[in-house]
Amino acid sequence: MQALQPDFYARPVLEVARALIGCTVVRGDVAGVIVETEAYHESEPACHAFVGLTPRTSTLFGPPGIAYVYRSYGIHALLNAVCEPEGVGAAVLIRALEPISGITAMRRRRGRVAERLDELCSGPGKLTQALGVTLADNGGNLARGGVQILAGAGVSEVVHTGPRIGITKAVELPWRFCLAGNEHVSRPRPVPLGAGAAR
DNA sequence: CATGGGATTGACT
DNA sequence: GTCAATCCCATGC
Repeated sequence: MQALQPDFYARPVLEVARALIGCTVVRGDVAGVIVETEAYHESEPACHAFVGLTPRTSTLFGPPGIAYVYRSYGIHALLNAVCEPEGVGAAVLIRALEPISGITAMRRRRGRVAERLDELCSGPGKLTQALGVTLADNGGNLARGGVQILAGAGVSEVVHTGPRIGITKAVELPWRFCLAGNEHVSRPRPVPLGAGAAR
C-alpha cells in the first residue's frame, strides 16, 4: 500500500474525514485501519484553530498532510491529520482503528495483555497509546514520517455520520464519521438512521 | 505570573 | 450513573 500524499489532504476537511475511513495508520511494526474520524475547521468554535494562530495551533495552520498531536485532559495524546491548503486551520481527528498488525505490541503498550481486540483502539486516546504516538510526533509528515497513513482499498460499506463526541461547542454539526456496524468504533456508537423508532 | 478548561479514559458507587 | 487524574497553553491581570 502507498502512503497518502499531501494533495490528498489539501481539500475540504469533511471530504478528507470521509475518505480516511478504510485507510491504514502505521507506526513502526503496528498498524490499524481507520474506522472512525471527526472533522474540525477554523470556522467553528470546537476547533482549536478557532482562536487563530498561536503556538499551539501553528501545526493546524501549516501545510496539509502533517500530524497534529496534542495532549488532552493532561493525559492523552490525540492524533489528527492536518487538512486544507496551508493557512487554513483544519484537521481530521483519528478516533478509532481496527488493529491489523502488531497486536501484541499494542496490548503491551496499553498495559492490558488480555484486552479485547475491539477495545484496543476504540478511542482517540487509546489508539495513540497502542501505537506509541506521542507529542513528539506533532508536526511529523504523514507521507514519510514515523507515523504514516496508507491509502485504503476503498470502502464499500456504509459510513454513518453523527455529532462529534466530547465537545461543548458546535455540538450540532454532524462531523463524525464511522464505518457502519464496525465493532472497533468508540462509544457511543452512532445510531443507524431508522433504527430505534419503537419504544 | 495565576488561573481555568479541555476533541478522554478507567475505576468506582 | 459519577468522578478523578494531570498538563499544555490561552487568557487575563
